[in-house]
Amino acid sequence: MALTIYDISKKAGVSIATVSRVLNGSDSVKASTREKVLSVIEKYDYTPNAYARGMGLHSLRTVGLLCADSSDLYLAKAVYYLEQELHANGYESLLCCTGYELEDRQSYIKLILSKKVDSLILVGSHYVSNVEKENNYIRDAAKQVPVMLLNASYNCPNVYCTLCNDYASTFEATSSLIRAGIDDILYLYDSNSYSGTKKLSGYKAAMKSYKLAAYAPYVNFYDGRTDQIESITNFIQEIADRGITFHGVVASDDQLAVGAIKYAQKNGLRIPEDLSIIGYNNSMLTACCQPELTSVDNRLEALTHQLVQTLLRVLSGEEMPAESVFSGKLIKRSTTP
Amino acid sequence: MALTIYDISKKAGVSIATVSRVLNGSDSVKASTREKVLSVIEKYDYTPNAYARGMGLHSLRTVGLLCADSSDLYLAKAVYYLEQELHANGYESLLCCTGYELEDRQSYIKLILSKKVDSLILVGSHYVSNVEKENNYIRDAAKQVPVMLLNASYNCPNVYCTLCNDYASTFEATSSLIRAGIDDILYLYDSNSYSGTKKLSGYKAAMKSYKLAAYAPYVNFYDGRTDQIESITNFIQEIADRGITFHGVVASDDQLAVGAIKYAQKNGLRIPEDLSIIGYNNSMLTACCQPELTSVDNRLEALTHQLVQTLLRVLSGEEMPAESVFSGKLIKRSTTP
DNA sequence: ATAGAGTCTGTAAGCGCTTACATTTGTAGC
DNA sequence: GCTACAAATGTAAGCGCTTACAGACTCTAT
Repeated sequence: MALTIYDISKKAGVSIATVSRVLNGSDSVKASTREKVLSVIEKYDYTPNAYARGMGLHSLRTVGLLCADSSDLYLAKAVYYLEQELHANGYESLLCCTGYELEDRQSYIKLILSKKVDSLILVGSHYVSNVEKENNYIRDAAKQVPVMLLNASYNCPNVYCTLCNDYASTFEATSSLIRAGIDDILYLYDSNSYSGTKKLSGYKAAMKSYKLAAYAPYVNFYDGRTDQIESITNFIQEIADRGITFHGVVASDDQLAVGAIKYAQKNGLRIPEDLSIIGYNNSMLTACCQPELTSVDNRLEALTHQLVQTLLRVLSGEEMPAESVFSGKLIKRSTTP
Repeated sequence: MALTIYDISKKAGVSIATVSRVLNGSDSVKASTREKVLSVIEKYDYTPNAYARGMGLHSLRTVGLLCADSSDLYLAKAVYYLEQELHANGYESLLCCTGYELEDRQSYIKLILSKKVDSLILVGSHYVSNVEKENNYIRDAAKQVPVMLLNASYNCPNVYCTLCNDYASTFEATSSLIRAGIDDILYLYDSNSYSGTKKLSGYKAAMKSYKLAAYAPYVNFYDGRTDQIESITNFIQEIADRGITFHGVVASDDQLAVGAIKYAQKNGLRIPEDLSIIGYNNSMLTACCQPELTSVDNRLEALTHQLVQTLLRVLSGEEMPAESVFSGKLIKRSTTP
C-alpha cells in the first residue's frame, strides 16, 4: 500500500495538518519544521493521493480538453499549444476526442464533468452548431464550470470565446483573387460549423461586392481516410467535368486546397496562371506541396494563449470579456499571382 | 453546489448505500427500487463525484498519455487512436506533451502519478534512450503502475512494449531500392531514439549486405518551425553541393522525405528516374506531394489496439508478454521505380 | 512577572463515496 | 401463525486529505 500523510507525519514527528501545510505551501510553518517534513517526503518518495486531495481542495487543477479528432492537423496543433500553456500555469489536461457526433460529445462531457474538472475547453468550431437546440449541451455545461470556446462564438453566461475573424479573412482572401483579375472563383468547404458558416459568408460577400456569381460546393469528407486528398481531387474533377469553369479556388482548409493543387496537376493546369488557389490555417501542408500554398494564418498560437489567459483570470474570479476576436492574415506563397 | 449521493437518497426515499449500489450495478437491489433511484438520478441529472468515488474504488479509470509533441503528425495519430480505444473501454486519458527533454518528462511523470492514474503510456520511441541511465525514470514509474511503450522496447518488470520491427522495415525499404539498381542511397534521420537507432541499423545492414557504402547524415530539426521542410531541403542541398552523389533517399520520416522531393524539384531532378525516395509512417503527407510518396506503413492502428488490449489485461491481473512486435509494410507509390 | 499579540502546531470535523456488517422485510414450509 | 432462511436495505466506519478552530509556545512591552 502506498504511504499516506499519516505515515509521513509519524516519521517526521509532526501532525498531519503540518504535513498538509507543507504540501500546500502554506507560509505558517516554521522553516525548520518544513525542512524536516520535506526531507521525510523526499526520503520515502511520497506522493499525496490525488483523489483525497481533490475532495478537500475542490480543484485538481485539471481542465477537460475536448476536440473532435486530435489527429487533425489543425486541432492537434491547438491541443498542443493549449496543453503547453495550461501546464505552464499548473493545470493538466484531460483529453477527449469526441468525434463529430452530438451524442458522443454529450456523453463525454457528462463523464468529464464527473471528474470535477475546473473548466471545459471546446477546441474547434464544430462544437457550435447553427441549430440552436444542439447547443444546449454547452449551456448546461456552463452552469457547472466556465466553458471556453476556441474558434467559435456562442452567447451564453459563463461561456468565453476566443476566435479569429474568419468572415473578414475569407472576404479578404477572395477579394485578393478578384483584384488579381480572376472572376470565376470556387469556394470549397467541408464544415457547417460556426466558423465554416462565417467563412462561407465571407466568400459570398466578397463575390457579391464585385457582382460576381458565387459557387460553393460542400465537400463531405470528415473521416481521416488516407485517400481523402484523392477524394477531394475527384470531387473537383467532377465539378469541372460538369462544365463549370473556374480560375480560382478558395478553400476553408489547407487539405482541400492541396486537393485542388493535385487536380490542377492532373489536368496539366499551370498554377497560378490557369488556377489560383488559397488555403486556410497556414499549416505545414503549405510547404509540402509544389508550388507552395498561399494560405490564411488564423493566429492559432495567439488564440490559444489568449484563451488560457482568459480562463485563468475567470477561475480566479475576475470579470472577463465574453469574446476575444483576432484578425487573421493572408500569407502569400506561390499558388496565387 | 452539485448534488451528492445524500440528496439523491433523500429524494428517492432510500439510503445512500442503496443509491451507491445502483450506481455500481450491484444485483442485490430490488428492481422497483432500482427504477425509482434511477429515475431520480435522471431527473436531477446527478453525476457522482469521481474523486470521492476514486477513494473508495482505488481507480479512476484514467491513464496518463505522454507524448513529446501532440502536434507531430505521427504522434497525434497515435494519441488519437489510443484515446479512442481507451475511452471505448471505459478509461480516460490525461494528456501530457512533455517535449523532448529528459527533465521535463520526469517532472511530468511525477505529477501524473500523483493523480493516481492506472497506467502510463509513453507514446513514441523518444522515451527510450540509448543511454541506460536515462531510462531510470521508466524503471521508477513501473514500480508504481504498469508502463506501456508504443514503438519502443525496454526490458524491465512491469513495462510492456508494442512496436513495429523498424529494423526489418528499413532493411526491406533500402533493399528494394538496391534491387532496383540504385547503389548510392542516402539515409536521412532525425532521431537517436530507440526506433531511430533500429531503423538506422536496418539501412546500414542492407547496404552492407550488398557491399555498398552507407551514408546517413543526421538531421537535427526537432522544433515545429513552419520552415522545417525548407530547412531539410537546404540540408540536402548542402550535401549535394559537397559533391556527394546519391540516386536514392530513404528517410526515417515522411516529412524528411518530402524535403527530399522538394530538393529534387528545385534541382530539376526527375522522380524516380534521377532520384528515388522512400518515407516512413505512411502519413497523409504521402498524398500531398507530387509524385506521391512511397512509404513504410508501421501499422499504427494495429499497434495502438494491441497496446490497449494488453494494458486492459495487465490491469485485470493477467500475465502478459512484455513485448508485441508487428511487421511494417512498404506501400509503393510514385517516388520509387 | 504578566498580559497581549504573534507565531506555530495540533485536533477534529468534514469532503462524497464504498462496503462490511447489522437490521429489516419477504417468503416458504410447516 | 410461526420459524428459518434469503433477499433487500440501512448503519456506520473508513478512504486520505484540507482547514477552521483551538491550544501551546514565544516574544515584547509593561
